[in-house]
Amino acid sequence: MFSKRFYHDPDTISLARRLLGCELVHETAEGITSGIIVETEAYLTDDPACHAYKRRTARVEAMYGEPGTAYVYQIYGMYYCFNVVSNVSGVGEAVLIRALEPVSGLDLMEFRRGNSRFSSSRKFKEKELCSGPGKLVQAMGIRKNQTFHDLTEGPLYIREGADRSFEVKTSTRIGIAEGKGHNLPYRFYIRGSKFISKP
DNA sequence: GGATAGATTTTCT
DNA sequence: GAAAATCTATCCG
Repeated sequence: MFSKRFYHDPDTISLARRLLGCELVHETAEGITSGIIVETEAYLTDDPACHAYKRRTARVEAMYGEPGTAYVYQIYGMYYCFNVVSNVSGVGEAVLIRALEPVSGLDLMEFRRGNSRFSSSRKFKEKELCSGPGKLVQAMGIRKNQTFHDLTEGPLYIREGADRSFEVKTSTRIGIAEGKGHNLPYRFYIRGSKFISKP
């Protein structure tokens, strides 16, 4: 798995791009799940959409921690988003992991997703397991109390992916309101991947 | 197949 | 009291 060196980068956008193609792994009592990161978004400290924009509150304290720390927060009352804290300690920046290409533990992912309070019993197709920030947190079994987890240690960590031969595409971020930096080119994804959340 | 409404709760003003 | 880095079911064509 990656050590501190990988995350220690004063440029959050650079980390957001380098995370593409890497494998996010979670080892739990239920089993191991993992997936290739195919979509990320950068949140910078001078960016109105960033939770740590001009205000250091209790919720975002993890974003000010060491790079390589996990930041998990609840959104819209019922879903969670997983972020990798970036930059250096004391600067509130992070990379949101928006989509994965499932690699291991597909059955467990489907079980976790199917057990969602709002899901019916229908089977999920492979691309529906992790194609969105809320979905991948559910499929990977990541919980809010894993905020502050150090990603250079198990059971939740990131390692080098097998395939490095892909092209990175850039776009504006998803779900950002007008006037809150919605037009900033801070979303990155693997070209041609069918596992991203949106084209 | 695309558009839309509704769910639900923590956090901060 | 409103907003929030979303997802799913349901409606309509």
